[in-house]
Amino acid sequence: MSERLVVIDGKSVFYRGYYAMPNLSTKDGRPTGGVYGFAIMALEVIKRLKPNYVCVAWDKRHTNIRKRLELYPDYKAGRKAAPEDFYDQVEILLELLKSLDWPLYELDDYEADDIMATLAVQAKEQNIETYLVTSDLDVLQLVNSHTHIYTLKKGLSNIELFDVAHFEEKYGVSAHQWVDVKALKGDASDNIPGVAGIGEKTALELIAKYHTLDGVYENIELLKPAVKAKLEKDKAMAYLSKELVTLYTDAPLQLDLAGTRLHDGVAPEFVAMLRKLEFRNILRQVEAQLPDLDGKAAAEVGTTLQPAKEISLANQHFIDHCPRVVALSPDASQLWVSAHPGEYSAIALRDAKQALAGPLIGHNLKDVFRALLAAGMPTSGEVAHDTRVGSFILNSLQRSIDLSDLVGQTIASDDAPRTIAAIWQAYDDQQKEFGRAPSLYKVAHEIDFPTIYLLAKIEHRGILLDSAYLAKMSQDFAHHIADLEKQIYASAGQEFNIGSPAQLGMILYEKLGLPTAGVKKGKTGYSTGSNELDKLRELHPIINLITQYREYTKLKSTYIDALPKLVDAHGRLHTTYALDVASSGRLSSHDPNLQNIPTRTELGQSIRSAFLPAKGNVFVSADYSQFELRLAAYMSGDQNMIEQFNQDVDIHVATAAQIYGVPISEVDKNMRRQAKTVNFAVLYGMSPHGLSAATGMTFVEAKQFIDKYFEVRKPIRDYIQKTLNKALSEGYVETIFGRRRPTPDVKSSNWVVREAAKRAAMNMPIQGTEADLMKLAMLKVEQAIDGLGEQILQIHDSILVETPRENAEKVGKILKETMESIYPIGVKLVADVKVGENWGDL
DNA sequence: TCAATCACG
DNA sequence: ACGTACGTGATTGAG
Repeated sequence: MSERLVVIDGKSVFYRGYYAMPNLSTKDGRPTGGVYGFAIMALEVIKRLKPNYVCVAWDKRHTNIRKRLELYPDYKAGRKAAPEDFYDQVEILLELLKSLDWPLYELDDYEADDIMATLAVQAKEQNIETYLVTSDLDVLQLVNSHTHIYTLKKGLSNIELFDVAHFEEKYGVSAHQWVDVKALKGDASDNIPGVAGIGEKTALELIAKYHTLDGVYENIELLKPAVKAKLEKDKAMAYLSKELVTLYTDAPLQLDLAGTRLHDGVAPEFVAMLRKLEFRNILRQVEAQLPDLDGKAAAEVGTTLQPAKEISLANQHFIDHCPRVVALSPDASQLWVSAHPGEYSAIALRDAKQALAGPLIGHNLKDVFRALLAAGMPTSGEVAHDTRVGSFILNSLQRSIDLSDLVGQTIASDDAPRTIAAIWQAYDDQQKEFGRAPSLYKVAHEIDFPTIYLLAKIEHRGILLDSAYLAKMSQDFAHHIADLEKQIYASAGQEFNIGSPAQLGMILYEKLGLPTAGVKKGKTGYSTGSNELDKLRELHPIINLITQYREYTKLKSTYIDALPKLVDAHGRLHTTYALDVASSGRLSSHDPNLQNIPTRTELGQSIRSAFLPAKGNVFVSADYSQFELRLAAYMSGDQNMIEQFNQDVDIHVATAAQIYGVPISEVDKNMRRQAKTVNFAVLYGMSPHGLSAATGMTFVEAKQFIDKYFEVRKPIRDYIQKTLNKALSEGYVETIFGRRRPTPDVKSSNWVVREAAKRAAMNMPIQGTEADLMKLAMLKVEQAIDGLGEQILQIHDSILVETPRENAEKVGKILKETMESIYPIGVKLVADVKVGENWGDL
């Protein structure tokens, strides 16, 4: 097994932290955000990769880009100078590195990229694996069998690992072709021009097809005239750009293995530095890991994954009803199945029949099931364990976890031996964790795991879309939009890009002189969001036109024009549901998102009419009424509210009557509206400020209104307080089934972060319980309708079923009964059922 | 790639 | 004094 070298792009990682933690400083006011970011990252990388060698590549100020400047005087032009407190912090960082005894490589005339490139080449010659840590994507050109890249995206925890397979999977070209791609697309941050008008997408297509920059120009006659013209115009720039982005691998330096070897244990100097910098969090972690980093460190380095061996299917001992691991090859043509850790077989999808009879273990089994369904293969759909969903249930703040994250080392998705081994190991780890958290075990096995196959079926079924209807609608919208455009230009006295908030802001607040008092200000200027426009509505006729323009263009681009492009050969749309995204436990839907199809306006509603049942079928929908408020009543034990629900009183009217102290008959529309807003505000962690923003009340009025509300609904207030106390003392909040959301940020020293975390904590048990009950309802509905109809969509509190017309009534009844009795909580649950010829009917 | 905007519950 | 509603995903303009 080869040894591992980690090279950190010091300044790049530092910058990431600097901007992620802008306000961090020591007691005496020395800024430390960048150092903190670096320290967090560095420790994370050590923990994950357990390298044998670590060093830092450093960009020397001013002197390092001479070579490229000779080629192109504008290289890196337009970069802002580093902020004032930057260099002070760099001093501190260098001190920290010294305390770790991590060597720094820096050179005149060479950028950190070049240094990393050179070190990686030298390491490879000695059969050492290199991991480059940076936020600069230029180094992706270096990816090879021995060189991997950790890139840091936004924030500090968003890491993407590139190896050969992942790079090719993501970009569709080889890593060494990256320079050709960049030659075409350029790089704004380094002021590398590339070819004007060619972006990443076109650049990747061209290079995938013609392999190199030369290849593209040799075949230039074959290209579309527009592309060809752009390429011809900037040919010189393209070749120059290629030269600029190509890294030097021959920098005059020598990788010093002895000097970079990572020491065992934690240096006292390092601990002292952490103390001095007041990094208490890191200090705690380091101290907690002391035994780990200490004596056991050497042993841990050896405990990397043992890849499974491929054996023939016939030789595997499959035991009936015994879980076994299964994974899907990246191209979805093959399954890798394994009955025991250490061995696996690769089989074609169509041969999966016998091998997959029982409950399965896997990472993202929903994709496995979808592949089986697409191939027409039978499956029980039983999930013994899904390591992706499992990991999310164990910590719902981590989203979309890949296998590499779970086992702490790189797993390429085309690497069957390691994929299998990683799933076994992650399974093993999670079994232990679930053993310590029985309520989470129950959530996994009784709610989320059974839901996986159901979602695979729903995704597989899809929903029929009337593309012709939308095409017609698109034309109508185009005319109407053109019309609105003309009116807006006339009203403004000039043409401009209405879709650009910056330009629109100029027109409204400068040219037309509309008042900016009370209008929200963003980073880029005064807001032109619909809330702000509402305040200006009476002042100028242009506002209404803009609002209309916004509605039409939004609907057209997001739905009317986008959806028909996504249908399959049968005209059906297939969304993908994620079980591991929303930290409350809700599902999310994407590609396309079918959980945000318009309904609130008449125009929007008409889009829903494009969703059809197949011939001879109808849609049956069932929506929980006031689901979250009913749950709030139950969870807080508010008897008064529970009774109101159980007596079928309009809850907003009842709330208004109590707040205003009038009989129900005297509640007018406006009172009801205010009460409704406050009822919802409760679920979101209401504040006077938020309520006043939403209702137009003044801050003081809003505060008084809230006070009255809590007088009427004392149990709700107590429940919120109880939930917050739990978040603070236990470090998590949970649903009635024990699904958890960790709440680390309720202790944040940053007011904004802390308050946001509190609101999220208050909201999660209710939103999460709603999600739990919906999943249970869907599972039960699937059993109960037993082939009479098919579930097609889930939208948080509603289910859409497609069924033959003659079954509609029966299915409606089943839906209503199942949903209303899904889990008796003492508050009446009500599901409203409707039948329609299309989704818009409902 | 990010911020702004807006679609849904 | 601080200055936000909870949870998502898609599109657009602009740097």
